Amino acid sequence: MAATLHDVARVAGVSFKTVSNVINNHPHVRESTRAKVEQAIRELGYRPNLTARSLRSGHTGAITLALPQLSLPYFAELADAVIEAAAKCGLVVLVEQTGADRDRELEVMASPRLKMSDGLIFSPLALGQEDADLIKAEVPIVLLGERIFGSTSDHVTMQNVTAARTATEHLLDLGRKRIAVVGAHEGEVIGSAGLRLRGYREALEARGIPYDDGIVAYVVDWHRSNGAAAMHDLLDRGAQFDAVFGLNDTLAQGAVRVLQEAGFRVPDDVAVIGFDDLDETRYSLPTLSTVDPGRTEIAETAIRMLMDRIKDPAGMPPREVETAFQVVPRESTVGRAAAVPA
Amino acid sequence: MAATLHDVARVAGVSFKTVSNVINNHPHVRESTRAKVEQAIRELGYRPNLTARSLRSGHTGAITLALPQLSLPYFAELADAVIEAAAKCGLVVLVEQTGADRDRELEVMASPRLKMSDGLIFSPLALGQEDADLIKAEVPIVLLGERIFGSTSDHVTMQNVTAARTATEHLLDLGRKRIAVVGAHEGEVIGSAGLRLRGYREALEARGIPYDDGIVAYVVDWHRSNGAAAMHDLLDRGAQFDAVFGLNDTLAQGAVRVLQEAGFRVPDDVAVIGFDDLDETRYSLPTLSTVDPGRTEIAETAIRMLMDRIKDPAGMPPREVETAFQVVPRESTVGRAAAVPA
DNA sequence: CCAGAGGCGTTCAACGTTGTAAACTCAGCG
DNA sequence: CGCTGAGTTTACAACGTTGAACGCCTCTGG
Repeated sequence: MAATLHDVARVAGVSFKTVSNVINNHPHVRESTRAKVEQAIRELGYRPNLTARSLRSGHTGAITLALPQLSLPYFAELADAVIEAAAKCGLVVLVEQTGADRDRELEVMASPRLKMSDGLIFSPLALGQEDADLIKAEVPIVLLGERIFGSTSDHVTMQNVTAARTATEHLLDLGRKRIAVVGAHEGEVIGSAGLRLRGYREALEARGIPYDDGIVAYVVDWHRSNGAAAMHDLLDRGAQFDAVFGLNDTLAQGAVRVLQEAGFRVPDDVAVIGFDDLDETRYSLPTLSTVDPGRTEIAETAIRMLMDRIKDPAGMPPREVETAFQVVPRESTVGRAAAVPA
Repeated sequence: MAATLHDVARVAGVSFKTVSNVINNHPHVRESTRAKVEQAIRELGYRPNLTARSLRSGHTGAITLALPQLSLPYFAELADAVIEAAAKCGLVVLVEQTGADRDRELEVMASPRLKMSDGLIFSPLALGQEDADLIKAEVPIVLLGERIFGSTSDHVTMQNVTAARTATEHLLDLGRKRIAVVGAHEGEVIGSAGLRLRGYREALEARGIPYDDGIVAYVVDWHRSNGAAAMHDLLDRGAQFDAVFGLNDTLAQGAVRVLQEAGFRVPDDVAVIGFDDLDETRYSLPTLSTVDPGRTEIAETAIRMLMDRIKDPAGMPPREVETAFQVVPRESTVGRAAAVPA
C-alpha cells in the first residue's frame, strides 16, 4: 500500500499537517523540520494522492480534449499540439472521440466524467450554429473550429476567410485564371467549408473574375476519397480549370492523385493548393502547397484561455481569437525550384 | 454549486446513504423510496462526484495511454483504436506524449499523475531491452510494441517476424528476386526494425536467396524523409533491385516518392510494400501494399488485459499476446487490376 | 522580567462518496 | 402479546488531502 501523509508524519515524528505544509511549500516551516520530513518522504517513497488532493482542492490538473477522431490527420496533429501546450502548463489531457456524432458531442458535455477534468477544449463537427445554446458544461469550455459562433464560450479559430482568400490569390498571382474548388458543402455558410469558399469568392471578386459554380465540386465528407471523387466528377463533366483549391489537405491530395492518373501534370497543367499544413504534405509527390493555420498558436491560445477561465470562470466576457496563418508555397503550385524545402 | 448526495437526501426526505444506495442499485430499497429519490435527483440535476467516488473506491475509471507522438500516423491510429476500445468498456483515456525521449518515458511511469488512472498502456520508443527491469509503476502496465521483452508486465505485440516474412514472400511470389530493404536499424536485433529484418531474411533463406547487405538501407528515424533519403542512398550507390520492403508505411511512401522522381514505375519496375496499414496507404498513388498488423485487435487485447490486471493485479503470470496480421496487396505490388479496392 | 509579536506546528473540520454495522419496521408466529 | 427475522433505512467511520483557526514557543523591546 502506498504511503500517506500520516505514514510520513509518523516516521518524521511530526503531525501529518506539517508534512502537508512541507509538500506545499508553506512558509513558516523550520529548515530542520523540513529536512526531517523530506528525509522521511524519500525513505517511504511517498507520493501525494492526487485524487484526494482533487477532492479537497476542487481541481484535478487535467483537461478534456474532445474531437471527432484521431485517425483524421488534422485532429491528430491538433491533439499533439494541445497535449504539448497543456504539458507546458503542467496539465494532463483526457482525449474523447466523438466520431462527429451529434449525440456523442452532446454527451461529452453532459457526462459526469467531464468533472474528472477542470475544463474542456471542444472541437465539434456535428453540432452547428443552431446549437450554440447547447454549448455548456459543468466546467469551462474553449471551442475550436468554425461550426459555432456567438456561444457564451471562449473560442479559438483560424482565419478561414482571409487565409482562403490569400491562398486563392497565391494561385491568381501565378497567373491561373480558372480555379476549381474541391470540397464545398452544399448550402453551408459558416463552417470551414463555407468560410473558405467565401474567401475564395472574395479573392475572385477583387480581381474581377466571375464566380463559376461549374468548377466547384461539392462533397459530403472531407476525406481523401471525397477529394478524389470530386475531382473525378469535375473531369467527367468536362470542367476546364488550371488550378485547384482543395478546401483541406486531404481533399487536395485526393484531387492530385486523380489529376495525375488522368495525365495532368501538377503544377504545370494544374496547380493545386490545400489547407491545414499537415505534416504529410511535405512529403507527397509533388509536395503540396497549403495554408499553415497556426496550429501551435491555436493550441497554446486555447490552453491559455482555458486556464484563465478555470481561474476565474466569469472574470471576463467570452473571447474570440483568430490565429495568424501563412501560405506555404510548395511544388504543387510553384514547382520544384521555387518550393519551400521540406 | 453542484448538488451532492446530501442535497438530494434533504429534498427526498431520506438519509444521504439511502440516496447512495439508490444510485448504486443496492438491493433492499423500497420501490416508493427509490421513486422519491429519483425524483429528487432529477429535480436537482444531481450528478455523482467522480473524484470523491475515486477517492473512496480506489479506482478512477480512466487509463493512461503513453506513446511517442500523435502526429506520427501510426500512433494516431493506435490511439484512436485504444480510445474506442476503452470507451466500449466505459473507460476514459488520458494521453501522454513521450516524444520518444528516454527521460519522459521513465517519468510517465514515475509520475504521481499516473495514479489519476487505473492502469497504463505504454508504447515505449526510447527504452529498450536493457531497461526491462525499469518497467514498473504504481498501476498495472500493458506494454505495446517490440522494444522490451520479458519484463514482468503483460505485453501485446504484432507478429513482426512472421508478418515481415509473409510480406517478403508476397514480393517473391510476384517473381521479384532482388528485394531492397528501407529502414533497417544498425545492429538492432529486437525492436520492430530488427524483427522485421529477420522475417525478411527468413523468407530469403527459405527460397535459397542469399542476403545482400548492399540493398539494405539503414536509417535512424522512421519518418517519410528517412525513407526518401534511404532510397536516394540506394540509388546513388547504384544498387540493383526490383522490389522494396519498407519496414513501415511512411518509409515506404518516402521511398516510392523518390523512385517515381527517379523515373521508376511502381510496381512495374520496382514493387513496394510497407508495413502498418495506415489509412493513408489506401489513397496514395499508387495505393501502397502493406501489412495490416491488427491494430483493433491490439487495442482491444491491451484493454482487456489491463482490465484483468486491474481487477486482480497478481492473479496470473505476465502474458504475451501476438495479434493476427494480414498482407494487403495494393497497387504498389500487384498493379491496378489486382489491387484490393480502397 | 514580562508583554507582545510573530514564527512554527498542531488540531479540527471539511471535500463527497461508499462499506460496515447497527437500528428500525413490520409481518408472521408461537 | 412479545419474539424472530427479513426487509429497509440509518449512523458512523473511513478514503487522503488542504484550509482555518488556534496555541505554543521564542525572541525582542520596554
